[in-house]
Amino acid sequence: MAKTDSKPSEELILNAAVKVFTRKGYSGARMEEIAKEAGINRALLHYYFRDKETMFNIIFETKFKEFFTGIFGAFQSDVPFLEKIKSIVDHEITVLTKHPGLARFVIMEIAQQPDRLIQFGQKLGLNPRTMLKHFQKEVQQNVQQGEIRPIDGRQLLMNIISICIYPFVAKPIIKTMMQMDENTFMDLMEKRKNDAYEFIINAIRP
Amino acid sequence: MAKTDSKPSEELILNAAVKVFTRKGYSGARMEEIAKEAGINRALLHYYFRDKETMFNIIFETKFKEFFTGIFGAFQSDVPFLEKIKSIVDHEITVLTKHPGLARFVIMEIAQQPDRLIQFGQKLGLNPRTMLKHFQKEVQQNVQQGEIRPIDGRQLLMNIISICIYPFVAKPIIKTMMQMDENTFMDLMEKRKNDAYEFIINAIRP
DNA sequence: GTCTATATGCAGATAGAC
DNA sequence: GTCTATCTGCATATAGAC
Repeated sequence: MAKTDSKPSEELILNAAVKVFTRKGYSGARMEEIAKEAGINRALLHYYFRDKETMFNIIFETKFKEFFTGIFGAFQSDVPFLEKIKSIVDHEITVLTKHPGLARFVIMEIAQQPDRLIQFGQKLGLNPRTMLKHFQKEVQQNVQQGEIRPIDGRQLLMNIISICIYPFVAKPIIKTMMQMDENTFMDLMEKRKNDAYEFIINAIRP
Repeated sequence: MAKTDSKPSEELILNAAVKVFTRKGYSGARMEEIAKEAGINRALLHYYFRDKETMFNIIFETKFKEFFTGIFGAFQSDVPFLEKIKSIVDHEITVLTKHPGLARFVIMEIAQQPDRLIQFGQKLGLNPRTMLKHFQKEVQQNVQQGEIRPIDGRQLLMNIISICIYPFVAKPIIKTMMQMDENTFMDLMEKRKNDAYEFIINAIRP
């Protein structure tokens, strides 16, 4: 459903397209459904955006950015290590709670076409190499200073990311299995900001 | 690519279909591609399996089973708590290392149509309610006995599952970002069987 | 800008020869 | 069983009226 009256705009159409693309993915999305969701005609989609692929790319770039820039920022911020972890966890869960389907969408479309990661990553100036190196060095330092237990930086990185992101990727499964409604799930994620952080801290503190 | 000679069989075709469906998902998969992958003709697919949906359902059920039954088994086995965690982690990572794309496929197709979880879950006699209750009780007991720190069972469950599964779901992203080839990734997952286990244990041990 | 009508192409499915 | 040829329908895209 959409609106009943008046002027569609690029903005309105894009919002509709976001909903459909993030729910169905590129191949599952239908122009007809986007049009209906926006309350307009199929032809109008082509008037505003040349074709499906163009539309998709615009949306994907936005979502890609939403998904990655925050993490990169949090990782590169210049605060004490444990504090940094706190802010990464907090930021990730906050973002994903607000944007249901974001993580799943980005991950799936990259899996379909991995070169998009390079392509859009460069376009946004993201540099995973630097980020990873930096993180690993930081881990090493903190290990040497006895702040945290010895651990492989890559594994720690994967653990943090996994704990934050997976529940949203598998949200339909988790909700069903744990018999939660939307609000219960949201509450659980809200609590998770602390629970996940403490879990990680306990895991790495000597 | 496929084979150059001789008798296709249901088996051969199904293997081809698995590859294509798990890579592309239902909506992205093309009968033509499956046929090519199997080295046969499109019409023959329809001879063996009525239509695309029939084919998909057969494959999905298999993959669903592969994905879930192992976990459920591991969770319900009757061994000490920490040992159980060890076997869950070990089992999950082993399975997913062997079946690239399994987790992503199952999660994505359930996200597309969440009722498949109920539908196929019942068909296989899985009972998430019981499993979850059992796990939570176990957590509670271990907390009371001072074996592990106080923790919300649902969060712990999500943490364990996340840590095991997410790296495979996001494999294309992780491989690219960490600049790993297939073998390096496999090695890292092999090591992860222990690393992940220790991480979890450290997180929950008092 | 927004619509209706239409063109084009492709994917799923069937008919029928061998 | 396995193929070629063909039908059908749907999804994307365009033309053109208003």
